[in-house]
Amino acid sequence: MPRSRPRNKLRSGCPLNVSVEILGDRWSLLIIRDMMLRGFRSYTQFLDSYERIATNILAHRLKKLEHYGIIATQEDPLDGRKLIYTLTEKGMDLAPVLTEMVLWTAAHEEHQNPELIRQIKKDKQKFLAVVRQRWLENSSTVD
Amino acid sequence: MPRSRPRNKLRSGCPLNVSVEILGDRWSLLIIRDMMLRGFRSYTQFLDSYERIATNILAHRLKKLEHYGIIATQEDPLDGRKLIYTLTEKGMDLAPVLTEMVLWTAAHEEHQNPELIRQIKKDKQKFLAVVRQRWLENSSTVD
DNA sequence: TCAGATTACTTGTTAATTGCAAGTGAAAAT
DNA sequence: ATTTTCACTTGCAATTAACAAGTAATCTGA
Repeated sequence: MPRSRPRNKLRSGCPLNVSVEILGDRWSLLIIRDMMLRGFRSYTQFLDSYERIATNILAHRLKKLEHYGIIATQEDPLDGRKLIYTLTEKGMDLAPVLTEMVLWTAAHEEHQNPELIRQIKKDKQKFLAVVRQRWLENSSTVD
Repeated sequence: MPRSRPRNKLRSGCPLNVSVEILGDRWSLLIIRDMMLRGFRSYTQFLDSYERIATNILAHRLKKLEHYGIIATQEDPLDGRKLIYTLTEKGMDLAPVLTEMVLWTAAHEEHQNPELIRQIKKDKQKFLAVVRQRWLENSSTVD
């Protein structure tokens, strides 16, 4: 569904390059991980995540991800200070990418979270289905 | 096979973070793409690739990728000036990651190379097998 | 054989991005 | 009414990327 958005100068239209230009930095995928796997939805949750992103960079990344339609922002009806960030369908569709990256690390690098890897290895499709189902349940009104 | 390499300070041991720290920049995956899908093996080929990486950055990335065991370097027996860069098994194992990134772009962004996407969509496993087979045939003595 | 080309870089220098610390304004809690 | 929380912004230093030019080793063609 490549809707025609007259985007700024990409280095190339190669589909791999396009995703690299959108996601290829040190933080974007971690924010998406926090939303997808840990259910994070607020600015402070992202700030408090283990890798300690700087606040200005978090603000920039959230804007970029929203610009690309990967996340959506809504006000918290219960607290006027809060914003709720959620993954869109497009963001959720990154689950296979994250999953393959995790599997690659598991096979070739030192890492933690063996439980996550066990779960993915046991049944990848089921893992993806469970993650998507959780997202569906928690994001009644998105996009 | 996470062999114990006493690596420098990672932000975290989360398997996604580990891969992001290794691959999360604007060039590494494009170099790997050029090797995996286009059969590039030399410095000048990478330099001449469409996205136009700067020469100092290419040099740095090649060193980094070699450091992580993703690529291997050997001298060209036919030309003393040339070095031949090849993907290791570990590098080849990134094929599913690249593939999922391509599919994500195909589904959600404007892009080019519909033939590649058609091929992947038709039979993902076969595509991966073909890519790996080509690599096996062309990298008789690697690692 | 030797001038010129090629290959894989390095070395500046400038521009852009990242990271850190502190601050801000609106809303909520006490 | 004051303090705290929340989602940021601003300023500045440090790191990284990009651009341009140069270099040493090797090869190629007259």
